[in-house]
Amino acid sequence: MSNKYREFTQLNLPSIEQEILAKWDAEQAFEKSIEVREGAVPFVFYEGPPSANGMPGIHHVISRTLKDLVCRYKTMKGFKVSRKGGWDTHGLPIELGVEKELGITKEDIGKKITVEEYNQKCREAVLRFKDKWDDITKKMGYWVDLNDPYITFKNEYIETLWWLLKQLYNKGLLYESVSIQPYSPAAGTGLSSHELNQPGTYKDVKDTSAVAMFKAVRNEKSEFLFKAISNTEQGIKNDELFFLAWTTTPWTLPSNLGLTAGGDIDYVLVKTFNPYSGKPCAVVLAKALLHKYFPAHIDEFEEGGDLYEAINNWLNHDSDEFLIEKSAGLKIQFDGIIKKKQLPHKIVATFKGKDIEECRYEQLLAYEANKETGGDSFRVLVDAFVTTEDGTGIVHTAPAFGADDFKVGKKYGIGILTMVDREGKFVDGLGEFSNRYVKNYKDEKDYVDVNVDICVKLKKENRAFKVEKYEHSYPHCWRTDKPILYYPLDAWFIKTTALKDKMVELNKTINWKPKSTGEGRFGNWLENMVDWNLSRSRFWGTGLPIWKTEDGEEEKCIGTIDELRTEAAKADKELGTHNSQLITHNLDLHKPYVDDIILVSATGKPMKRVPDLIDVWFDSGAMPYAQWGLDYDKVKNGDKYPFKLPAGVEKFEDLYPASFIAEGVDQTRGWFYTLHAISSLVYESVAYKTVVSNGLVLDKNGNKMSKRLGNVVDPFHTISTYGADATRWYLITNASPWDNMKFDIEGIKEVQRKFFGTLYNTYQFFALYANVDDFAFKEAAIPLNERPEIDRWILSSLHTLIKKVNESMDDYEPTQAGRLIEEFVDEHLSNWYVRLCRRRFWKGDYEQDKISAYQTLYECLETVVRLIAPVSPFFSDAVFNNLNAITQRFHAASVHHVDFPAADESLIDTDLEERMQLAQDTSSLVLSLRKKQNIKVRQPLQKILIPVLNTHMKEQLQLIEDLIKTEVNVKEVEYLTADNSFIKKKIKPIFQTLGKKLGAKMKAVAAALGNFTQEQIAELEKETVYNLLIDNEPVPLYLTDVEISSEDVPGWLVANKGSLTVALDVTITPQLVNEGNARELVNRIQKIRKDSGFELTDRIDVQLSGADTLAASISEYKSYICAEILADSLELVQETANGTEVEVNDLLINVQVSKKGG
RNA sequence: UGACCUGUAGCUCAAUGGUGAGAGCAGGAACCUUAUACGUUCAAGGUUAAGAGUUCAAAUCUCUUCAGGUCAACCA
Repeated sequence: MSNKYREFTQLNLPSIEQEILAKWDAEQAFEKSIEVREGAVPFVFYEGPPSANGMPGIHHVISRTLKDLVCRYKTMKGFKVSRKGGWDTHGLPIELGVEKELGITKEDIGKKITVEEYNQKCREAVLRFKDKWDDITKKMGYWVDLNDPYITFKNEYIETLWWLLKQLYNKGLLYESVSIQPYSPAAGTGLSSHELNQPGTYKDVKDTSAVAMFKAVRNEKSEFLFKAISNTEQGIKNDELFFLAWTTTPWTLPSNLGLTAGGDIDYVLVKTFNPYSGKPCAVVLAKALLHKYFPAHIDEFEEGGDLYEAINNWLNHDSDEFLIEKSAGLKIQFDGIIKKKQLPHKIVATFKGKDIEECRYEQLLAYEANKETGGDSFRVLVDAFVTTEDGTGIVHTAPAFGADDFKVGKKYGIGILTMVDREGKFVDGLGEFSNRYVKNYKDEKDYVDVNVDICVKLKKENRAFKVEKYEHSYPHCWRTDKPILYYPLDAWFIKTTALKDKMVELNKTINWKPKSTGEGRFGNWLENMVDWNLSRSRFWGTGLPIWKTEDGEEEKCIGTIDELRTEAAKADKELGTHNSQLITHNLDLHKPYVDDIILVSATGKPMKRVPDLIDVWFDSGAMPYAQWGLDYDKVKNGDKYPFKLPAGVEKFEDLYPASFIAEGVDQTRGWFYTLHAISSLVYESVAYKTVVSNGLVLDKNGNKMSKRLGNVVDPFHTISTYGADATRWYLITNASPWDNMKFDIEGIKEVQRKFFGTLYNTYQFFALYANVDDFAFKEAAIPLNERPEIDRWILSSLHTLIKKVNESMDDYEPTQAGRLIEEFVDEHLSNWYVRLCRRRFWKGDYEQDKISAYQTLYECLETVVRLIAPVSPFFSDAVFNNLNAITQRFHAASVHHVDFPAADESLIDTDLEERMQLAQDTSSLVLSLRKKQNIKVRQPLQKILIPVLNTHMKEQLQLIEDLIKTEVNVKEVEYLTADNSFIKKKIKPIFQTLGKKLGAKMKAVAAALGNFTQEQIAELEKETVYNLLIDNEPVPLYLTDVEISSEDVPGWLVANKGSLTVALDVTITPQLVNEGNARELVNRIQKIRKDSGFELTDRIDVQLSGADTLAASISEYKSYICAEILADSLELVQETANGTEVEVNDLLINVQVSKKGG
């Protein structure tokens, strides 16, 4: 084995990664990383199964990076982290993909292609891109077990789903009901929301809309309305009072069972006339919509006229004599304004929606068929979904034909009427409308719109207030192009609402990152939970394990394949069915096979499986259990967790619930919900303790990535070009994982250059000199107190970093952790420690100071690579191995097998870190002052002046004085203490503490301080308290409440940062000029050395010409110059043979450098 | 339409309610380097999406509006 640290030729992340990947493969590094933690506390991780039906994208890389880094981190923290992969293989996208490929539609299934063939195609399609997924998984460095993944279409998986469903069934949590779903009568099928979201399904159509008049029944509830239309003592002469409700689907009116108002919406009762018959009436509608039906002003209707009198007679006095009818002239006038829909009106009452709750009305279109409603119908209901944007603010409610209607109808128990059959036509027993299609579903040439006829009938019967064509957007079946109906369809539900409180309570124990998703989006979702509709009418998926007799009287829920076998055999015996031919060893639980199995009921009747498949979300939500499959012995025992256990696991509690899961935020109501629901319902437990939901990956302009826009980022290309580590680092540190991120390749380049480049260079620097000196960490570690201050400082910073990184990682804040590491590597390690210590590595002998430098830098590098290992698994492992190969400090083949660094508090010295910060700030200020005066750093200056505010500050500065002096090239540092009247001081309140104390007086105090004189500041400093007078009240101001800083040192060049002030003496004496020249000359000659390609150790001879004015400098600093440039001689000559022309402080000279023996 | 998230410099992101809103990148100017694809310094860049409110004090809390996003829905 070589005893030299490996030096890279250049930083090439992709090639390093390939090398490491090969090494991992050869050494089984992933498996080993779990083995080394055998017997440790498990950290349970669930892999949300991707669908291998599509290509992996960059957004998959971010969530998998997140999962991977947490798992790697926890492994390094000493947990055993098993990671079983999985594939989601059912679902509509797969069916649609197959249909597209075969050029068929759903209708062709069972006709052009058998269900058997179709499902076979789906089975082949689902893992189509598995190779690509495996490839990206490997290349991005995602450690997950792909050898034994769970696959949702496998029998063992489906069987576990059945078992779970049966648990729910037995608890009475699985039931059959109706739900209102989009339905296409023309195609005879329900439509999924996905199908409804196809482009072009929503079309603008003109429909006949009607504002129908529902006649109120006079009773206790409605009495206040009836009283309001008649305030005469004679009582009411006209009791026609109506609720107005609007519909764009008049065909739903025969199925009307309720009217829904908004509880807090203002309604008015208006006296007016029927716009079609002119008959006086009173109507109720939302106040906000009054002027949609009634003009604010009517021209023809002027005060004093006969018509005015006549109308007022009714509107205001409730006279039973309707004068208009008695005068032909008035009648013509009146009909005129009515025809123009200029309805005279008067508001006689204003009230809230909740005031008319439970008022009753007469059925609008009563026929034989809708006599029995199955509930307490024809009431006014109240619900929040009502708005005053359209219509009348009262919603006609037909529970069969709207999801909201159904919901509110169920709440009030108004029953349900479905007066339209599945073909889209009215049922028998609806008089003239019987058997007519509600839309033109059969393409009848002379189709007469039944909606128009309904409206005509309403007009004739004085039950229409407004009938007009209304243009709106309405969904159409994407296959038949016909309008869909919302229609009640049978479906199976999981009664999640029964366990709602439990689910809400359990959710509060889950650690959500970010918190708001759990409380907000997820919390609200739980609060407004509805029962989970499991049914899907599709082909490729998990079948519902319920068999029913034809009459629907008896049903059976099957929980295992064994049970199915037993029941099937029983049926064969009792009914003579041929199930045994179907249930063979290669039984397939998919359609059509499972549908062919006939079971027998308790009373001996044949039972067929209900044709529904279940929602694929149940598949993935059940993965904590189904990924292991059922253990029959445990099922027989009635174990709580009858699942198989992988080798080395003794109890299911070591696999459940998950310690951590992570997916995109779009899974909140998807996977996160179904995991939570199933776990809560079956086990009353959470399914996961911590969940991180990451945001989307957008393109660099903030647009969603889509194939159509061509802005998708190919992760394969990104990784092969820039490396997985740079990509991962960028994805994690650019923004918090839960924020949407704008993905820009430039960002990866920057990470590569800035972070990895810097770390790489630091390593290279170390390797370069360590190889020269054969440093292999063989010496005992030098005790901290024997190391120089700068070493103690970087180690202190390092351990502060370790502490913070641990905290951030434990809090699932990898972004914070990554940024902290970046800052350390860049600001502290590379640009301060290494820069200031450079000479220690190449100057002098191999003894304590040098060894200390090597040890310190080594420790930093070794620690940093362990810190970055979770995020950047490849580069860290490469550097770790390069280091460890020489020193053998760890007996581990990979950084992923060692422990994560733990902070040693005893190494942390906050004072030291503070004063180094002070040194950096001071240097920065001096450099900035030099810049202002255009004095280069190589020109030595005499001194700087630092006003110190207290003794602590002075002590701190004194300890780093030498450092500052070398860094900024000045000869001395002078301190000005507080009692110095020479400095001009500034006073500023500390708002944070003082504000809390003073409250409202804060402003006045701040103003007073702004006007403080130097004398006042001095007094405060001396007495430590100053009594201010604010609004004639004494306000004591303490020294601790303010920040006093020096603002200016009169006569000096001054710069400030915070409370630090530095003054620089910019006088350059001839003495200083000489020294400056000498240093400048050294610099030029070093450059010549480098350009000439000399070795670091080559000795040289130097001759200078044209440098007479530098003679003084050279003679004074000759030994210094020679030492720096490794020259054995340095002479001034008249002319050089073939020298190089250089410029030393505006002076052109000629330099001849010759290598000794060269 | 609803729920939730986001909106800060040209770009990517910071800023326990505490008062001159900070970095990095890009672009401009200069400098430094026997590790450098580094760095240092300077200048420039902001109505913190808009408006109102609460508060002694708001980028931060509340409300409204606008824009982008996610999920759910689209109904009279």
